[in-house]
Amino acid sequence: MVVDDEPQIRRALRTSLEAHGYEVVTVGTGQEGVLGAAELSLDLVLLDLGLPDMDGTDVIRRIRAFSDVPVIILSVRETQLDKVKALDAGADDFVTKPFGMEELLARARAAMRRAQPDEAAPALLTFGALEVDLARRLVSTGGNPVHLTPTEYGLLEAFVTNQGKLLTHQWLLRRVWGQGYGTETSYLRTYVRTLRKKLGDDAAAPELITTEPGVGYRWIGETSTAPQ
Amino acid sequence: MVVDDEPQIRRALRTSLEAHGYEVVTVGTGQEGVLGAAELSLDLVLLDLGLPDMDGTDVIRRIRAFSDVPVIILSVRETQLDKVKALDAGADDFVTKPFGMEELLARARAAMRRAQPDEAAPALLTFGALEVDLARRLVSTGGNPVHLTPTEYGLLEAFVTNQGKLLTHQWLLRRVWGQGYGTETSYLRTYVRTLRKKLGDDAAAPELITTEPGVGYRWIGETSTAPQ
DNA sequence: CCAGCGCGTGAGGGGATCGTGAAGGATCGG
DNA sequence: CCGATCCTTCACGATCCCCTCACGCGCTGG
Repeated sequence: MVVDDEPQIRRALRTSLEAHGYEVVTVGTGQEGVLGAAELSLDLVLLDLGLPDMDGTDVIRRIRAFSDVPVIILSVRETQLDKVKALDAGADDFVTKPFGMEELLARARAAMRRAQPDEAAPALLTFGALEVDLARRLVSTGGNPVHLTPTEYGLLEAFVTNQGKLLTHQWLLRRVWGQGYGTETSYLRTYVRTLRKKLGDDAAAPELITTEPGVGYRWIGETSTAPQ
Repeated sequence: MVVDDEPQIRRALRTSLEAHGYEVVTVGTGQEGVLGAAELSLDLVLLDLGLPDMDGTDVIRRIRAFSDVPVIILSVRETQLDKVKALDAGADDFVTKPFGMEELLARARAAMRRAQPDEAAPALLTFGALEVDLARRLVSTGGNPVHLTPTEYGLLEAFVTNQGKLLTHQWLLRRVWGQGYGTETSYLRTYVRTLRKKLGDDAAAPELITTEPGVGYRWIGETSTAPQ
């Protein structure tokens, strides 16, 4: 899948890739890219960092929330900081425009060779009446949509992508709020509270999020057999 | 492992890598590099393509004959053909000198992160009906989850990761409570008691934790199903 | 036989942590 | 400029956990 907003680049990549025997899908926005990664069975994503609708590293992070598909970044930017941020967000490789087609193909082969047999983590998780669509960032209980703020959703994503694991206060704060945090347990209290309230869970008899006093929290929801 | 024939580059890489907490081995020839990859337990190889004794792509191929360790190429050459050959020989990434240290570190993190799934060992220990999942920090007997306080879990972890060994009072107190402790045997009495109670063990006829009078305690539980 | 010591058992207090409710700011769009 | 939304902060009971103390028992050596 090629994600780029410039039609002529999409066309050029499609031509070259198809000439080498690959099947190609092209999209023009980050949103479509995330959905494509969720719904299609991809072997590789070529992602332009300079998309108009959303930041490139955010696209990577959203894809990485549910998929391990290899992602190679295409970018005109050259600064080290961009590369570091993209790679740390979960990208596999970084190619600077203008690039040689042979090099891109070689890096693509290397990335796909490394990719293990498709682990096909479903982008739609179901816990009883609760549904979490990691690709669209949509949450619903019993069919009714649940509105979550960005922080609330970030916390929920951290939980459902680490089912069963004990997540310490520090780990959660760093993951949701950023590297500089780690001691603000009051944030967790408030946001876990609103999450439990919005998802219909009870702190006294939890079915989704349990409290591990003095340590952190744990997602105990069992994934129901998801309908296709 | 850094493989480069120029001593000043070896030194510079060693300094930067060690400053970021990595343990570094440096060698100066391709021959030593192949031997190092075979004999050492490496997390990453940084390989200069311009070695005097053998061609860089041959080094990669020989390493790939027996190892999947991530290999990042460092090279002054810029031609596409070199990159393509190195990547197709099995390299994971390619960085052109002069390179930024931050970018190299980010690519190194990305390469090692991808290699992670191999070592995802399910740290699940089983002792009869007792199950201890060290990764998820989850304990259960007969399928029923057992809730442990942080101190109780710390003590259990100290026991099951040192099966069969005689653990003295002082050793246990230092490990679970911290460096400043060593004489508070009453702590141990209380917590060993609650552990035995929660795990269904009997002090008079122990099957998990035995008391070594005057010295300490010992975990005698036998791992049921071999985890390998 | 008995005194002393270490260990197991049970219960309880003090303090840290958590859930709850609410309110003050920051940001954004209209 | 104003309203809405969201993030942050605070206070106050309730809960949980760590530590302490007292007591009884078994072992051991005198």
